[in-house]
Amino acid sequence: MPLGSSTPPPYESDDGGRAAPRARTRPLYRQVRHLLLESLRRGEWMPGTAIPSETELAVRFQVSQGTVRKAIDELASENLLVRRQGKGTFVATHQEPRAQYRFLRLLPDDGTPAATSSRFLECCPQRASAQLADRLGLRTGAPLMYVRRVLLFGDWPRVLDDIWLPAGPFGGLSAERLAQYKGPLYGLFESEFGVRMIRAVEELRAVPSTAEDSAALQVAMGTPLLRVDRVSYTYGDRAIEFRRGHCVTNDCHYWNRLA
Amino acid sequence: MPLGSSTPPPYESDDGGRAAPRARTRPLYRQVRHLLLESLRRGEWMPGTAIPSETELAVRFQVSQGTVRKAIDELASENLLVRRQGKGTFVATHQEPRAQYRFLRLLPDDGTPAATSSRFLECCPQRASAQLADRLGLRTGAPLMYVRRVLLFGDWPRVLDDIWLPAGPFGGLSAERLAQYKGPLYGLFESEFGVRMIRAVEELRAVPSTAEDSAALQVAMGTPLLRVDRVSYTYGDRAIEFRRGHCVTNDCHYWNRLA
DNA sequence: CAGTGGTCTAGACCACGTG
DNA sequence: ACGTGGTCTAGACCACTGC
Repeated sequence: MPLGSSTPPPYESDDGGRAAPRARTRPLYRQVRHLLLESLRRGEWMPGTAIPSETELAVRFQVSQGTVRKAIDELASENLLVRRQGKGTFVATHQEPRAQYRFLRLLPDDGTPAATSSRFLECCPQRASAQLADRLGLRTGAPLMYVRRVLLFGDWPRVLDDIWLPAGPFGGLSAERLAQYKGPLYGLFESEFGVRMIRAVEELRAVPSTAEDSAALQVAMGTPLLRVDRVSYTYGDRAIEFRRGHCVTNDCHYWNRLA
Repeated sequence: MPLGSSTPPPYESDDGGRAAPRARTRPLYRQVRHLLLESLRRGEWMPGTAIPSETELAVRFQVSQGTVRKAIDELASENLLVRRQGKGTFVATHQEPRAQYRFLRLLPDDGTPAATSSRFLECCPQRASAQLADRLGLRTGAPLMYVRRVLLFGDWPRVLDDIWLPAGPFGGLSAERLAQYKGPLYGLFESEFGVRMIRAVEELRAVPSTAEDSAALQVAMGTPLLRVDRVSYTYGDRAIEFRRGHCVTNDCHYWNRLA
């Protein structure tokens, strides 16, 4: 049954309450976008794999290809999907080198980044303080996993990260799995725990180095450090990580583009 | 004459070199986008005013309305144009409050920003050092205007900005005009000097407060400050400003969204 | 009511990747 | 040769704005 000029849109049809001033129906492509997001959230398509073609999706949702296209356009512009001409549309993944530097904004001053590596100092269960619970959208005392690591540029320690994760999805985390895994942490979250990080909000400050910072980063006490607080989210605005990084910025910097 | 299926695209036509492997023609909507950018750069439409309607532009460029639409979509997503349903498409301006906080990323910790104000300390000609020249894409020794100001949140000084501008467009700048102007600096650049800032790149570091910083910001010497280096650009990737800010981050923070 | 941008459709052809 | 996404067109109708 063809839709279009003479038939009403297939979703969120008109009736229901008679004269009730119903909420205006969202555009079709927004509804399609929502359905795609639901499928992503449910894990119907795994990171790195192709989703159905535009024509297939058009049939499934009973809309035109152009409408599916517009929905996918939005998701691609948010880096949730990746289009590849001639091949298909793929679920974005933290495994591709392409996605690496979207969330690693600290760069050496001299151009290209040296090889980065992690050294994990700690990994243990913890209870959420009121502040942590607030940031993660949990109750005070909720079970968390706590991780401490140092990030090195070449051989030099440059970031000391304290990371808190909800124990729900991340209960199985251990020092061994962390040490064993190569690649970015978000890649591990995605492939080992089925939690895909899609966006984050950061707050930056300059703070003096504490004794702990100084020991881990090999700088004098009181040295100004860049403190980066980050809350990461997965599908549906669900917080999945709070991270506090202390960064040495003598030979590197945090870069940002404003547009 | 209708274009489309049986006729070649109107721009960048096919011929020229016979079998020469000509550079592949850019998509039509990209060419339209380029033409629109040229008109913006030339000042054909001033900030805050409406550009011609999509149908008008389609006639002017001899393409379909959909193609114009796609070009405008891109420029709108880059915040160069602003669509307003029922009214038209407008050239973005730094005057609207909407654009204010795109380039002011330092916020008080307690939610909404108090009234910000500027106090100008200096405004004088200067010659470009090698480093400044490099950042601004000028020759060493090129004439610049130098401005120093303090930005206050409520009554408290929070940012000390050193700003360098090419004397070409900004030769007429003076302490009086700065003091007299109300609103964001980029608004002044746009309305008084015809230079519209459209994007910027920043590098952030933590540094100890110097004597000068401390005097202007009323903090102890050595206090960690957030140093923000910014190069701003106008149409055509032309640098129009280098700015170095030193920010107190005890009761405020630099925020950023990663996606 | 006329004009603007916003949505939706349908169909053609192109460019790319794979078999 | 085939299927994918990418471009381009044409035309319909909707939603908002302002006269």
